[in-house]
Amino acid sequence: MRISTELLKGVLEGVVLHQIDAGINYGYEITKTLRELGFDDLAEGTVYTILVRLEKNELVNVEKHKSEKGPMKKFYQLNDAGKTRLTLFWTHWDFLINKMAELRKED
Amino acid sequence: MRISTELLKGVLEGVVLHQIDAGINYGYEITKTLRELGFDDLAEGTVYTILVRLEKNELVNVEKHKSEKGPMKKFYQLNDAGKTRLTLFWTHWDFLINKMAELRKED
DNA sequence: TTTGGCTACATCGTATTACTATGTAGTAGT
DNA sequence: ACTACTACATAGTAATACGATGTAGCCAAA
Repeated sequence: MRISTELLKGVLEGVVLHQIDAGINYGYEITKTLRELGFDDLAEGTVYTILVRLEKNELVNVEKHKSEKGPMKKFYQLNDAGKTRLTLFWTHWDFLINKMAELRKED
Repeated sequence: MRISTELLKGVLEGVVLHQIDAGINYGYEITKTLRELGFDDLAEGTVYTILVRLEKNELVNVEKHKSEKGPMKKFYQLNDAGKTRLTLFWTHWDFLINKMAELRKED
């Protein structure tokens, strides 16, 4: 499904944080798993932009490892700040979907 | 609650469409009701920006009416395109929250 | 041996959007 | 006059997802 890209703003960062925390640690695979999950049109470039941002904001630790196939991989792991951010993201998300449900329920 | 503003992108347009459809037809009241509902920090300017956009994109019909207090009100109503957009918005929203739930569920 | 396909990362430019700040105006009560 | 409330308007800014494009390594088939 082709979700309006504006609706994804803010969401994708949380999603990427979640994937990293779940053990999906490098860009290419994050893109792949998310696409399989239903974010069909997710651009590869988008994920890398987010990863660069996470690194710049010091939410992740990064290591380079050799890949079995292809070039070096960059492995990401959440640091404490990253974990806090992830929890905060879900808090905000829950708040939002609750409010949206309330809104919709009224009359 | 102070939600990250990025998380609201795309959402707010849908929310405003919904309010208009629900009979809350002018900017000032839309802002007010949404604030009461929990979008505390929603800026008045934001709502007007959205309304201007909706008008420009021909999703609403507009009429001016005298106000009991204060200056003229601009009354908004969804036209067919607006209603279609609103349905589409909820479709996207439902899709998104389902995917997010799936994502979260995995391990 | 060269072509294509897959893995994997990187970045510039663009459009969209929510917010901040600020301004204009009308009405009513003190 | 002053304040408070209603009501709309907009210029400027920061953040972000995406499209396009490029680099690079590996492997298999032609």
